[in-house]
Amino acid sequence: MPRRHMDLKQLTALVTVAEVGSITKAARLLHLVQPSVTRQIRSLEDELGVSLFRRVASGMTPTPEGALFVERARRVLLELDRARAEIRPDPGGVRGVVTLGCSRAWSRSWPSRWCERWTSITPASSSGW
Amino acid sequence: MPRRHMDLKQLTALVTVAEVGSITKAARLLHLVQPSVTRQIRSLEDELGVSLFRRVASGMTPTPEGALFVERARRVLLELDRARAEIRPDPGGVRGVVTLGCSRAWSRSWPSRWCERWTSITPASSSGW
DNA sequence: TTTAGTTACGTAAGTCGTAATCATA
DNA sequence: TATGATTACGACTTACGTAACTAAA
Repeated sequence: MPRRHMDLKQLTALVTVAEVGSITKAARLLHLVQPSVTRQIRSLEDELGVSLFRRVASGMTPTPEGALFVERARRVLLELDRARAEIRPDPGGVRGVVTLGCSRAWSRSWPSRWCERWTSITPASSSGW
Repeated sequence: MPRRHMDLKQLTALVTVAEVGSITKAARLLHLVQPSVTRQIRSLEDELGVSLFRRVASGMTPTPEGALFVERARRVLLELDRARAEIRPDPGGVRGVVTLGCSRAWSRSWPSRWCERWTSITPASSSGW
């Protein structure tokens, strides 16, 4: 029996579907096609053994477990994104200029790790898994 | 060039290699073979554009960027594990029994995908990716 | 009929393991 | 030579997209 293993693409799909409430819209955002997103969500549910969404005619509504897991997944993806940014080479380079917004502590040292919130405009690279 | 995308298996390999300081030993722990682990580390480095380890005769020593990223990766994997545990179904139940439950619409056609909730079996496998 | 999600299936891409190669003590 | 990492390559597995299907309004 092929043990499917959780994947970052699946987590991204999960978060996106939860945000837009629809596999169709999520697929467009992810530059994928409906069946692909369906499979990613389904394989996640299979692995976790939990139904993450309730399928209604209008789209996808998270179950309580789904909503909780979505929050965790969102955090994981965010941390991974930050981790990537932290060690990104060529920080002062020209390509892929990143704009960072920080609500606190930016006057002392810059950039600071202790921001309360970041906004990063990441070129296409960080968007898709 | 094919854009390789970060994978949880790669992160697991990264953390393991960093902990044991050797691809050979890490491969054994991961139930993989040397070249496979080598590729996972290399593709991570390629994607990040950073050298994560310094290759010395005795094994693998993390670079500063590598050490930092390993910490982040470790945290991510831990959080993901916790998230899985949080929503794990059937916490005290009998495992290994398949139960399909559908609260609705099962009288028309079976099986139906429009159930409000399913319960399906999941043999335990939270450990490995 | 329209909208949305799912399944079937062929093809493309990725991953693994074996074996050979390179580098260092 | 001995140890450990890397590359080459064939086989297997997985993931995508197209097309067809099912369910609900």
